[in-house]
Amino acid sequence: MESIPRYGTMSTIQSVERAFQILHAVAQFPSGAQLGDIAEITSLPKSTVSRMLTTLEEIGAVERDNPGAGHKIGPAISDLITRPSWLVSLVEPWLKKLVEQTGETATLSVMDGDRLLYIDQHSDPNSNIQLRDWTGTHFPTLHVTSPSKLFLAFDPILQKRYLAKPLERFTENTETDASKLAIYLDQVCKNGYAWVREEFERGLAGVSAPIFDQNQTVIAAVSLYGPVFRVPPAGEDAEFTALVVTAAAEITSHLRG
Amino acid sequence: MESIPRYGTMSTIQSVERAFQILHAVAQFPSGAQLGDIAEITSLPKSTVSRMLTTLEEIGAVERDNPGAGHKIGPAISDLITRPSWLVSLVEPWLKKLVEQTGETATLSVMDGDRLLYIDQHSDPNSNIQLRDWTGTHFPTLHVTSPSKLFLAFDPILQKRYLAKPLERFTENTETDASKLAIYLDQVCKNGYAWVREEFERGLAGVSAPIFDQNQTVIAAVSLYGPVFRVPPAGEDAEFTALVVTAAAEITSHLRG
DNA sequence: GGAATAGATTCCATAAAGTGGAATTTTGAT
DNA sequence: ATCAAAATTCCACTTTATGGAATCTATTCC
Repeated sequence: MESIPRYGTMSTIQSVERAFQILHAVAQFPSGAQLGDIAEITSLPKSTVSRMLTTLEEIGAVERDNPGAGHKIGPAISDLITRPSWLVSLVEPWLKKLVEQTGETATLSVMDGDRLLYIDQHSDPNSNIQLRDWTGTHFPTLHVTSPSKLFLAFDPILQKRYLAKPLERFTENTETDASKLAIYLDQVCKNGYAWVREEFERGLAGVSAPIFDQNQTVIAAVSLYGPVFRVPPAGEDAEFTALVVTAAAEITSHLRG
Repeated sequence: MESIPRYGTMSTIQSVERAFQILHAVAQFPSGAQLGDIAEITSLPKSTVSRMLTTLEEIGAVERDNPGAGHKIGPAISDLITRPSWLVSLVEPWLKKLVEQTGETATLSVMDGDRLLYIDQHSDPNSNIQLRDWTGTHFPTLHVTSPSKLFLAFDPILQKRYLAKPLERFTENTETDASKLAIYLDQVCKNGYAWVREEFERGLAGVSAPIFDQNQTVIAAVSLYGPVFRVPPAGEDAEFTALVVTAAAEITSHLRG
């Protein structure tokens, strides 16, 4: 059989490839890279490397502590990972304030299809025991985290669909009885917040409150989490809860204009 | 006064700037960016954006789940932040193994002048309660972390200089009596490991063991840390300690060839 | 099945962008 | 001050990257 003529393939952009070679070389030197070292590692002429570093510095992809100091990876790189979106930008000041007020971890999450998605997270940079960054992470299991309980509570169709399946146990605290959970979710609707205490993972506790759009639909959840030994126990959590409920209410109010 | 003629300034590299504009646009779409959206945000022609995305995908700076799916930020970006160096690369398999064996956080640290510097850190991605990433962080306070106790124990000159100054208290567990600490450091030398238990921060515990070079100098410390409720208490920590001591001994052996 | 539409990829002439060796400037050590 | 090493800038010109148009791919509708 005669071979079929093939549509060509695209060339790549050499200077962008070189930029990343240089970034990779810079990353080898935690204390700061010298131009000469970078040129040696990349086998590029010094003048080329110098001009590229100037460009990368203007963009924020590399930085220097002072003029003459070594080159380090800059803030523009980590900024690419935080993945801002319009809702994330809008809610950020409230998340930061919650972190300032409590020293704990504040998150923003939405439903993506039938899965919970964390789209932003802030924590106290001075705290050595922190929570993993869930930003970009999907959770299909909705009965064991506080934001997902909110979505279950306020969306009867989702709740009915979800509770028709057996509830998986994660810890000794996990609620696996659907009718008991349904009763709890009724209270979530009345109270306007949801708690989780070591139902998903031992040592993890937190509270979430809903952000509503103009149609009274829950579009996102603000949450405040910490290691359980730092979070107020049940019965003493009114103040901690109120901070989150207030933040979410303010955001809702803001969205309504 | 007549103005001084000025040595010129370098132009920047347009295609690299455009590459970062495109990366920034991709980052706005957590679920994946379409070529048309990117072209609109950046005001660049679609053909230019298409070719740039091809390049960025080859580099690993963007990725797709499948052909035809949206573009997301890729692994090459976060790799730039981990800042590998030769010692970090060499020790990485051992750190990863420690994490597999225990589910806790393994770190590599060195002395940088009179300050402890964390140069690598690995933790269990499935664990939701983790420690903050200290990579690149300097600690000038040496009596309250396990790796820095090692450096104090094995460097008599450093120890004498450090213990001449008052020892700051961080928690109720902090040792502030220099002669008591000196006795503990003697044991560190004999045992070949050092522990810390809530001396720096409530809830934080861990153990460190030394990596020696061919001159019997401690060049780095391997550490294993966790939240105190997950770390074996004193008297039951022999196995946990042995994992770290063994790893450090193997690395030392490897360095001696 | 064909037609229409939208999204994405590739082509290619050429303008412009990026290059690298040499010249110049800056920095650090003595 | 001098010197050497590191870094930056210049500039002629080659090479690379460009963008509009052509082509390909995937989806939807009849």
